[in-house]
Amino acid sequence: MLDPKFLRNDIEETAKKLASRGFVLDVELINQLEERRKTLQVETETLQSQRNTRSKEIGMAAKRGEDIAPLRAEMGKLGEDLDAAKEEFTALAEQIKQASYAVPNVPHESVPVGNDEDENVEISTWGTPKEFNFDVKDHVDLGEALGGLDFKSAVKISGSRFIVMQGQIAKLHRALAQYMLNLHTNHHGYTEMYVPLLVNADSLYGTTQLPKFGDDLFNTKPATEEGIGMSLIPSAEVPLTNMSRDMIYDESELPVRITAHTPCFRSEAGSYGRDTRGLIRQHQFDKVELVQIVHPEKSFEALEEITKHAEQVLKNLELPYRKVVLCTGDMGFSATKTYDLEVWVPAQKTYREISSCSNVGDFQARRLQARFRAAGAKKPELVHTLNGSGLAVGRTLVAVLENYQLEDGRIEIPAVLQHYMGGLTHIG
RNA sequence: GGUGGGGUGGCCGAGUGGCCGAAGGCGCUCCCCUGCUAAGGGAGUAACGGGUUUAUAGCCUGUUCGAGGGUUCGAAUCCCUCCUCCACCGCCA
Repeated sequence: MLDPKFLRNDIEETAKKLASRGFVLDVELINQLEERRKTLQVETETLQSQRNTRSKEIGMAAKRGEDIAPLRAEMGKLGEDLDAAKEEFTALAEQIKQASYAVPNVPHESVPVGNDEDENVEISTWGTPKEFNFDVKDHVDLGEALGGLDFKSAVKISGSRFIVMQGQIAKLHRALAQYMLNLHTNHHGYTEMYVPLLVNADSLYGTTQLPKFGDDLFNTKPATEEGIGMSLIPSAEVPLTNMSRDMIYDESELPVRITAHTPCFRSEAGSYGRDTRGLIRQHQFDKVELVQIVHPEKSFEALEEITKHAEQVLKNLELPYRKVVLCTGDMGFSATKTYDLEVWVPAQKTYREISSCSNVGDFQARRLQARFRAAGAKKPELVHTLNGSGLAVGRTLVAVLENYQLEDGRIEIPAVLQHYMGGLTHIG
């Protein structure tokens, strides 16, 4: 969530920034609620203060052995007034809280203004899409022909948007995840984590999946009711970032760099008909996630870095890709700035998202109460959090199958993966 | 699943209805003393929110002793529910 002060002291400016990402802030309403909140809170706290004072007096009178009964009687009215004020205040505070939960993060000034994905700006491209002198097949045809992708079984077992992989392709999928994890832990300074795949509602609030995006989650029970039910993670971002919940780091502990390879589960509500063919959009997919917890002054530096770490995977796999910066209108709810990496998908003759790297600023940290104490400082400050996919494993498999296909339907194995495949150079 | 015992400030640990936001210790900060990286003495040291303010300074004030609810003029202290940790037993991948 945003700093409440933005909504109190600088609401016009904040509204302007939010408008750039297509969010209409109801300035009128918020000002009105805030006005009421202020008077009501002062009123309530004054009554509270009176009650505290009077109660202490009663306590002292009792100690002196005086008769308390009349003093007590006086408290009746005060108590009623206080209860009434409290009740109204609590309701109002809840209303303001809910309203503020709905407000997305403010885009960084370097983010291009635009309405939707068509206005994202390409930063760079790497590699050249290979010229095939035969008709390319897509990964579905390739995978099925090789007996490695089994959509039929997946439908039987679970439904659409699931996959069964088999044999060398299952192994290649595993090799990709292993390779990524090794790269990030051995060369990029991340610590490997094994984390829960089911998380509680507090965690989902912490990373802002709740309360707005509950529909995207698979829940074991309603996750919005506190304390009951858990949800399957939509990304390892949730468990990894929630590691820092209620933490006060020593400045010297920053940055925290952690990574995990996990399955991710998404309901894909609202994407009916999109990418129905193949592995691009699944209810369950694997991802290697990168998370950094950093000093607030270093988060944009860290965004460049985390993106480079993700890019390195594509470079080492020799997969052509491009890097775009998302425009204000296409950014996720919690991001201040996001780079997407898009890998070349030959059968679609286009670049498709394979990684998304975001600087979330203090937006999650505020809900998480994730802080650090600067050396010598008395007050802790909010950290900044970042997350990036490094990479989505299922989509990487798609890219490898399609980019490395041969005319006879076999798949060449990228050089860096061959020893993960027992020295195998081809599948098929 | 059963029985028993816990969850208090950065950490350890007192506190069973009224100056307790919380003794004491450790750690940390500052000062003093001390002729040799030891020891001693003194002072300070929670977070979050609101109001006021140029102010993240001060002042006023509220909340917080695992979470939520209740009893009471008043709750860290009593009652209820939940979460969680530890020990032993049972079961088990």
